[in-house]
Amino acid sequence: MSAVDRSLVAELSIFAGLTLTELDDALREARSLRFAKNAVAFEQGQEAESFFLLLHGRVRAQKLTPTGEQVVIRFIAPGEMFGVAMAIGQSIYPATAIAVVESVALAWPNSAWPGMLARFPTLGVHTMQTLGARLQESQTRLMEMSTLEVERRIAHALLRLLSQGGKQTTEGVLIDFPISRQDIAQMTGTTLHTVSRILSAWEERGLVVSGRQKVTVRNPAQLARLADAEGTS
Amino acid sequence: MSAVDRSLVAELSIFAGLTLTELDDALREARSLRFAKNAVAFEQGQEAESFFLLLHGRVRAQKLTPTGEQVVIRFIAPGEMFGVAMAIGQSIYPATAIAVVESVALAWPNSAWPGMLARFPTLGVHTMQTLGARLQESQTRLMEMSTLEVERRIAHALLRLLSQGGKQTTEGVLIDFPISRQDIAQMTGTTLHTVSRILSAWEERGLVVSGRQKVTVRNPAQLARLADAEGTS
DNA sequence: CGGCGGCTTGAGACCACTCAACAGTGGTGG
DNA sequence: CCACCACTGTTGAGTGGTCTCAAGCCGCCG
Repeated sequence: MSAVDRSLVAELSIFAGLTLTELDDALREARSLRFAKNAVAFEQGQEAESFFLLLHGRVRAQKLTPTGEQVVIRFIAPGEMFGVAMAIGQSIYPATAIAVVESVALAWPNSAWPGMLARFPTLGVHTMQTLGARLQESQTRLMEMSTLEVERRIAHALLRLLSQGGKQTTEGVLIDFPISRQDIAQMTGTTLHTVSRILSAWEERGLVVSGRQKVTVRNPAQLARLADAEGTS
Repeated sequence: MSAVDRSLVAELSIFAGLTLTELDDALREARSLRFAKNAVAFEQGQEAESFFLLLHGRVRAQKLTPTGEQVVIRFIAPGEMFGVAMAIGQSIYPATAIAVVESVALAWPNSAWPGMLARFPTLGVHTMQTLGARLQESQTRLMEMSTLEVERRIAHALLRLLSQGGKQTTEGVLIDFPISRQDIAQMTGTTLHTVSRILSAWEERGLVVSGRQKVTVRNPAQLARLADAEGTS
């Protein structure tokens, strides 16, 4: 539980520039948590008690609409903070976080936030830039939703996923965590049926290879061309 | 240009808790700018040189898609900061800002940011919360785009505009700055034609009164019910 | 008072959704 | 170890909400 090994986190950008004693200091207040596949880290609407730093694995952040539909906000990669409701002045979590594979995260109680912010000036800057990056991504997705048809939205979503966690294989670039048609649909505002049809069509054209919770992009550059849709072919 | 009167800004939440000398100190580095209606404060892609605080008027933040379409990100109300690219580690402005009515804003050079952040600890917290609020709003809109049909998206957009700048009149609540069908379409990912049809239908049902660049909601509660669509009537 | 920017309305087409049925696939328990 | 079952994915048919294209109107500003 406690006794976090500093070697796990020393090279993460969040803690860049800290001395070893400062690092130990920050880690003393944290717990290390293990989440089984499909385990819930926290739930939307719940009182926010902690903020997290993902060390291993992958976490899906999703929101439930008033009408009961799920929307996927993002996939969190190792090294990223999540559940930072405290930092943005929220007392409840605005989304649900679920481990998509077995995962390990550090968790600090919210009460540790002000102190850490005061002691580690880079934390504030880093958090602001993270928020800014997410705001940008969110606005980019908003633009895509507003102006692009489904096929191009899916292309953009896959490209983002690749840049976040793409693993080179002999066949192409594989998204290195399980992702279903349903997940992709909930990221792009469509249905799993339409995603399935489009992936099938792409597979026929040799653009991707995909299977159960698995997508490999054969040629990312070609997919990018399709996403920006200059070539109609 | 310079010589900013502190009485203009003393009660703004950003500067809450500062002494008068601190306030003068912060304002010394700022210029006061006047923007005519439809004047551009800064343009997407341009080198970010300053960050702004809107004092009077209203500013529209919009983004241009790679295919040349405009998307409206938000309307900025007095008291809000905008163009804070520096804070989130961007060297270029990610959007374009245009005054929708004659407006006045304070502008600080980006070089002033680190110093202000160090001198006024509340500024960092305030900025983080602002970013958090915008991220939330952006994600809410994403959810709406993903799951709601156009009519309800427009209802939600109008309700947000009302909460931001609604002015009570004898007919209902008026959006207190000029807004066209086109603007609403670019906020909700639809066309001005569809917006026009829907507003016409609402007008027939007595829900709104609208005209050239002007929308008054007769009964916000009823519009909210339509937005959440429990009653089908 | 003329013209331009904003708004309205109709007709037709199409993309993506819904509904529906079925087919793999992997994990699990007997 | 194998059979079953639940989960995930595929594919077809029909429908409808929204877009596109098109024409004309209104009201403000110069």
